[in-house]
Amino acid sequence: MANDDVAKNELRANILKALANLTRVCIIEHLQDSPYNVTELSKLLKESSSITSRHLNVLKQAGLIEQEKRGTTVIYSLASDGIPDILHSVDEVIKINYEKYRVFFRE
Amino acid sequence: MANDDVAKNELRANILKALANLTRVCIIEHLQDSPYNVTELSKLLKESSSITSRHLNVLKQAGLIEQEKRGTTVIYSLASDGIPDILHSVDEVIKINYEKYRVFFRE
DNA sequence: AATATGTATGTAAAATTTCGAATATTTAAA
DNA sequence: TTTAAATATTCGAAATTTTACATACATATT
Repeated sequence: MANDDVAKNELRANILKALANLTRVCIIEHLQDSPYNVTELSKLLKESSSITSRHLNVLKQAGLIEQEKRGTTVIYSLASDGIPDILHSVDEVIKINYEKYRVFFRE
Repeated sequence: MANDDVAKNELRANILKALANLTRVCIIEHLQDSPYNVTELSKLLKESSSITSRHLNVLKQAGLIEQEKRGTTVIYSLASDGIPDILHSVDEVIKINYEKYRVFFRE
């Protein structure tokens, strides 16, 4: 594998790492509906604002979300329309896996 | 967020965790070309077969790869065609990020 | 100016992941 | 049966991530 490909896969792995957490997947899902500030998100997630803020920072460092400051509040939103597509492609794989083993779960 | 959605996001996060590692992304990329056994993959990856085997196990537990045993060798392959799509959707997000920050991105 | 609100961060502990080396297991070949 | 090859696993250590709590910081309100 060429060095360029390894570098590319490093970028990929970094994005995937940022997404590979239940709370952060939930954040992405909420931000698909609408932008939210930290307090709103922390209530939706049932997490402290401190924890929420840290998870938002991970997503921001990965370039997956953006922030707009308004006074003391910071409103977060998805950085691009392509981000939900990642979750959708994951859903497709989950569906296929489920169908593959579905026979074992039937009575 | 409904309990069902949290459960769904847990499944998603588990798939993403399995992929969120440089070596494992490289494994997926190689398996797009062809099935490989552990020794072949470990040479391609320049990793020990022990490490390679462990990463393969993580991918297998997540249902992303399958194995076929032939004598002492075990041949691994992608469990579904949908898996490369996950990487492609990640690539799209990377491209958009790079364009946003005006950094050259080679296809 | 004092206070309250929203957000971020320092720090340490807990939890999880990754690794390296050694060892075990299975099967094929000698 | 003995040896070799391929793969998997055990174990402890190192590295990374996540959390909890306290605190800091900026800004708005009284």
